[in-house]
Amino acid sequence: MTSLTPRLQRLRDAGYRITHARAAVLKALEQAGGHLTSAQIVDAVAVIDPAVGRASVFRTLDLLSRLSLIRPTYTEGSGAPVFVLLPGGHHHHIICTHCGRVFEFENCGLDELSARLEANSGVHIAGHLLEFYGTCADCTASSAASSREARA
Amino acid sequence: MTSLTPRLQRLRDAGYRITHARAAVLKALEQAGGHLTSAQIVDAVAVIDPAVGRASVFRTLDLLSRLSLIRPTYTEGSGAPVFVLLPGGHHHHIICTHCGRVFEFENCGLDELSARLEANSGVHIAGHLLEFYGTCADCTASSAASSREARA
DNA sequence: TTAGATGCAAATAGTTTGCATTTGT
DNA sequence: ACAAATGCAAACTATTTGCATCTAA
Repeated sequence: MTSLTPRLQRLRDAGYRITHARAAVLKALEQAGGHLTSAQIVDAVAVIDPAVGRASVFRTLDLLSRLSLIRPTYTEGSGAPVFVLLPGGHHHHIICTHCGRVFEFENCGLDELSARLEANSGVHIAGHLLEFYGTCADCTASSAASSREARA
Repeated sequence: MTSLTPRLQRLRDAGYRITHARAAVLKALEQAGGHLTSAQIVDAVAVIDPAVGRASVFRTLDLLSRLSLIRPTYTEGSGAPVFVLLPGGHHHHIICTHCGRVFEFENCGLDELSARLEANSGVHIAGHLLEFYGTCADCTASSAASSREARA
């Protein structure tokens, strides 16, 4: 009974219990390869385990976000956020502003810049946020034909 | 009367009219150095121009996002998105998480990284967002005495 | 056993929409 | 002049909360 998925393992390692609600949310996301809105997740969870309530789905999404297991991002049309599964580790993102897909990379090489800025500005720097945004290959391909002018 | 700010200029260039509502939202964001929630923007706009309605603020935020003048991002707690002004020219921010002061700097030196990532990920990178967070000199000084323990 | 989590449903944000009126160009 | 935008307020979502109950460890 030790065959916990890596993500569930991380949940436990962080000191949280492994519950039906949490397992269901994670399963829903993993089945879909991440990239679902909260509404889609609620639906998927309802299928996986009808006993799980909406509130718990949101509580879980919040928890998973705090643990950096998933990440909410905005795509086009500032409606609802899309939750993306993160592979894990510490890293930065490249976000496709069309489909919301998230790519990751390590090695931002900002330590040096950080040190320099700290010296120049007098600000004691505690962290940073770095995100690149653009259009991924798939979206570039699929929108090339019709996006002559994308009249919203 | 051609002294339009760069961002307003981009609005017009994209074929949109320059209205009070739009100017106010942009002004609110620029005054604050970006990095405001929709609620904060609504408040700030109410001060700048009380005649502007909430709906227009949201419509404008949506428009500015589509034009990549701003970008909604999630930082902590999946509550509401924070709208960040995207570097129009090419400057970035250092934000003091205590007093909220915003420092700017040029030369992020990310062009090279950007090119490398573009090649590796296949994402056509349109821009990036870089922000450092920390405590500015003033706050470090004033909080040194009392911040023995900062119970989050 | 027992604190951590949950489900429910009600309470709250947060955002969008319809439409008559105003406004930028 | 005239289509584009707006303001208003109501309609809608989406998300959060309180609390008794349940359950993972």
